[in-house]
Amino acid sequence: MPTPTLAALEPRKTPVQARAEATVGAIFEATIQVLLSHGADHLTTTRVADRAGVSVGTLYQYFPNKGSLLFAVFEEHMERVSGEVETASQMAHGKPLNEMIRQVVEAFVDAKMKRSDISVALYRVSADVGGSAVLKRATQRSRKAIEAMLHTAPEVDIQPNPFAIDMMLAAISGVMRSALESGGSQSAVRKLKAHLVLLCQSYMAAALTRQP
Amino acid sequence: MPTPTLAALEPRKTPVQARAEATVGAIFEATIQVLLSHGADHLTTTRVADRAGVSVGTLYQYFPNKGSLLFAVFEEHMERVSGEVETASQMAHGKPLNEMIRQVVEAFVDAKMKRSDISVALYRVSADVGGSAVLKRATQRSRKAIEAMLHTAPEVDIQPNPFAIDMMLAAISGVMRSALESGGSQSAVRKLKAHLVLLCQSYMAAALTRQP
DNA sequence: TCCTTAGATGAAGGATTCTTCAGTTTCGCA
DNA sequence: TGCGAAACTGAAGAATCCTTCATCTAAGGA
Repeated sequence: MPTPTLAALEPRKTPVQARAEATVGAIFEATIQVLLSHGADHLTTTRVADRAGVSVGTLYQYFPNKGSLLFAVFEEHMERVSGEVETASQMAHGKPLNEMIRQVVEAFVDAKMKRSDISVALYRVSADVGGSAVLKRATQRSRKAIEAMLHTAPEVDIQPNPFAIDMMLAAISGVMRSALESGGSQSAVRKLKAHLVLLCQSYMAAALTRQP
Repeated sequence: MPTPTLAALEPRKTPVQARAEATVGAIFEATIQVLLSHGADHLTTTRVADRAGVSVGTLYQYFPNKGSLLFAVFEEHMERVSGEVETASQMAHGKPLNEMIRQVVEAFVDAKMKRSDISVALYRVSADVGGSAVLKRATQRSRKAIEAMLHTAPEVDIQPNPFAIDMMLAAISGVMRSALESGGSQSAVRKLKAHLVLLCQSYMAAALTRQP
């Protein structure tokens, strides 16, 4: 079960003409649509091409294989989520610790929920592709943003701890995944969000305080 | 992407003779071995049969399809983990809250780590099979055991909350998954275990206390 | 010992899917 | 307008894999 090499996942050709750009965009969107309508394991390159209104050959002109296509979609999704967490972290600079945590956690939950359907579809994908590398990058980006944020906390006795931040992120992701995969309702998500905030606040208070 | 019906996942024939029992056992073990050596998406019924030292036909005599085979393996794994959590919960009856949590969390982590290789292999499987049903059952079993345990806590002002317990379980699973999939070392797991205990203790203290 | 049933075999059918490439069409610039 | 490069096409090759079934062997009671 070798992890796909990086080279095998990189795009094959970069679009230079406008119509090529449109084609790649259509393929991208079609991938998500097929993912949603047929599921990860009935996703076919032919089906994606059909949906995108191009031929399979065209698809293979930009993506060397099926994996690279899924990789690209997954990467974009993760990038978006960690981007929104980053933004929220920056906007919470200087606020009280509990407020910081609340904003970051809510940003994370909202980012995932914005396209919860895609999130669910991509859980299946991330395993088949070299998803762990993307995941690691996204986590790192979030962690750094949160760490920087924590340094601006008004509380005097707290000491940012990268390990604890990673733990928190893993916990949030895990809870969200569990909730999304079991198809929680809208109100369920609201309640979940509140408790997730509570969980992170209490853990952070315990983990970041100097000399416990 | 219809969820496989229950009928399609049930064993086809129950062994009555001793040699048949041995055959099923060998197939079971071979499935795990192939899972570990080839990964979930290069697992082939033929390969499993070869490894088990039987022919494919024999395999199909007991499992109606590939899915039912994986389902059985996944189910057994989850059953074992939730079983160990249950046992730990029962043994912690009457102890102080923080001690309860510690024992349960450590039992969970240890259960997963005992065969961490299998755990990792099965993450891939659970999606392809009707894994969510199994997962739900396992979670429910753990939740009930923990709930019963919490009722025996000496602290007067705590009030068991099923929702909070589910949250905690999801958080633990999520953190473990993240750690296992990124292949944490032995010492990393120790540190992780300690922080997971801290996380659960602080969350539970916050979530279970009456009128916060 | 004989016979019925359980258990085992594995080649072959049938289906699906990834990927290529020789040929055609479109674009954009000189 | 003409031409070279970019983009697109889609039938077909090649590989993989699931599942069946006609046939054979082993077991164990009468």
